[in-house]
Amino acid sequence: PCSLHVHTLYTHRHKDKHKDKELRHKEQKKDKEREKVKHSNSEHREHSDKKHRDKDKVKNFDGSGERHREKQDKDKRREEKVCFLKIRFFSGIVFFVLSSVLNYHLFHKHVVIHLVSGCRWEEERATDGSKWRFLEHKGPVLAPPYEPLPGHVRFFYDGKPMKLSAAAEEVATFFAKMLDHEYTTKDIFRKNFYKDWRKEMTSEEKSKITDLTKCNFTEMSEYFKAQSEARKQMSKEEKLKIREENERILQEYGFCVMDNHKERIGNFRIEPPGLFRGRGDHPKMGMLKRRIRPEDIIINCSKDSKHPKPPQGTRWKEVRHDNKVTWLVSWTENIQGSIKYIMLNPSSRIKGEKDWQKYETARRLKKCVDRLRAQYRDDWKSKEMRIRQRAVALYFIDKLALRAGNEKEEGETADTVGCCSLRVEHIKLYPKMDDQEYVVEFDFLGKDSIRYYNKMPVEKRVFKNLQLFLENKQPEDDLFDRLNTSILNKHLQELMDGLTAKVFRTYNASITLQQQLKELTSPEESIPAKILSYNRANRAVAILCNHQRAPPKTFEKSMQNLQTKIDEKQKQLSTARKQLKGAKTEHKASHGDGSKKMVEVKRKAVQRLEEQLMNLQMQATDREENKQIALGTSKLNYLDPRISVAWVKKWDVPIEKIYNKTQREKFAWAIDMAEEDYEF
DNA sequence: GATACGACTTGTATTTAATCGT
DNA sequence: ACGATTAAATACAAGTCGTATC
Repeated sequence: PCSLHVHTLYTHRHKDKHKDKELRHKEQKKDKEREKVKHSNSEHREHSDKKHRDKDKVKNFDGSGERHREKQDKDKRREEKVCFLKIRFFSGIVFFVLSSVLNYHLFHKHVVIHLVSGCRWEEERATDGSKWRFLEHKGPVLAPPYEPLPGHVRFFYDGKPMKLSAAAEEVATFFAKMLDHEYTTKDIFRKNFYKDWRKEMTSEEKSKITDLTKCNFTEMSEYFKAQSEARKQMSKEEKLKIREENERILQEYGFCVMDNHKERIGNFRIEPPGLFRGRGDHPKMGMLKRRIRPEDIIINCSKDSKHPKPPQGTRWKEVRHDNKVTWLVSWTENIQGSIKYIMLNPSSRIKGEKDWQKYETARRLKKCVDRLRAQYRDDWKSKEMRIRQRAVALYFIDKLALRAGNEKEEGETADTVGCCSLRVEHIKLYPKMDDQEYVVEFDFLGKDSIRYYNKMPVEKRVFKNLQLFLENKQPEDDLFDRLNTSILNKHLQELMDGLTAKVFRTYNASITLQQQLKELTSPEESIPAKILSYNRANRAVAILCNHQRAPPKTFEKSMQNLQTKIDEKQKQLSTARKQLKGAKTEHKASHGDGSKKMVEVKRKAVQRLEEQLMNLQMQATDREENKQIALGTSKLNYLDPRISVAWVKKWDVPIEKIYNKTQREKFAWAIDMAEEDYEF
């Protein structure tokens, strides 16, 4: 079904190509000019430093249009509009109240500048690559300290109770808490856990505990289960108290001040210690994720801000003032040695702007995608192997929305691949399959070890190339041995400013949504039917991007529940219809006012029931079609929200039906910006 | 050009809160 | 008001991509 869908989704492209033929000519001319200008520019700044390049990049995005004179006017107008909208957007965010008089004055000064000169502070921020001018926050919330188990909860070794030291006990509880999880049955998980657990034991414990299978954690596990049960059974007052405490922490630590605005922080809690749960066949699953202390934490904030205080008797690893980055707090995690960050919520200015920028890049790709496609098709014939590989890979990325596929260190992570890291064993070639020719079968594990399976008929030239790439190779050899993401992205960068492999995913997702919405929405259908159409368009994208989910455990049951509801409605409807008929015949006989009213009442009842039945059926279809497909990821990360906003405005669908509260906050910029006629 | 690192986006799983039917 | 579902929020793992370093 996947390949079918993808195929139908992509048929429109051929149509478009004809339409765009003349346009393409123009585009090519423009691009040539652009390249000339770019070339001379690059000569000019041969010795210019990185800062200069950053400057240009930002300017391009902002649409100041220095390079394209013909576009200057249009861009200027857009820029003005954008600035205006930005003011609206950001003034929509709750202004915070500054306590100190000095800050109060500063604040007003900025607002005045802001209003008088449009988004001047924006430009300031953008030109030197800095992300903010002022940043103040309270630092992270540390994980609560370990609370030793009460005396009656025992750990047994080899059938005998054994008191563990605090350190060893804590790690044991991590395992106990996961006892019901499949993880604890996996060999690697157990091995890694045991190895790290031993490191926490006293020498006495080490000599005594020699075999994990002799360890009995059940009493601990039962205790935690009882605890969580008790939490559920708590009285209202107690629950309220906890909620209030959480709210207080949120108010204190959940917000920061960035450039005159109070912004919500995304994750202000430091990850607590526990056992690492990798996805898929992860070689490090079960390892101990150690507790993060203040001494491990780097704070990032303004020099002139009130620095967050470390807990009494401790100190931060470092306090730095780097406004070239957006994070507030960072620490190094001990499993992969990678850095983790505390950053702002998606509703923040800094994230919203970046998101917007992402879709603008995708829209620029839209303008030149035909040229690009023509180019990679041409490259299939290249004399050079590396160019052919590059072209076929790009074709896959474009057509199948595959990820770039960086190389990963072997043995450090689960064995997953993307386009550039595909291996011979991941594809099969079928010169003929059923009634199709030149079919490629993909079967590999992608991000998060989610399986990608698809059969796609390709053009003869691609097929021949693939045969060539496979020659004299072992199954575990790279399919594209002359290619990696760095080479590919460098090439893409030359084709279009800011273009990388992932832009294709954004572009294809958004353009598909727009096209599907156009195709599926019919003007006369009801609101619920329109929502079904929207979800179907969204689904088309999710299928394209391979956003699968395991069918919910209670799926069948909830489907049945819905069906019984539908049956009930149907019964109600048929009785209501009978009553209407009866009322009608009665009215025919009597022609009285009372009977006439009765007919109306019954008619209304039938109408209402019909509507309710329709809605239920719509819901059922939606749910059934959504069984194995997750819409969230594409909605949040790939679909230009302005397409949805425009659609909602065009058909008078309440926006709450498409975006929940959080999503509306994240997409506030788009909701403010897009009108009914927005075109991606 | 290989490699490591840092910053940031994308993605699924789990936990918590809201909603629904009784 | 209550328990069961369902949706939203959170947690954190796993990608992408640019840059520094050798």
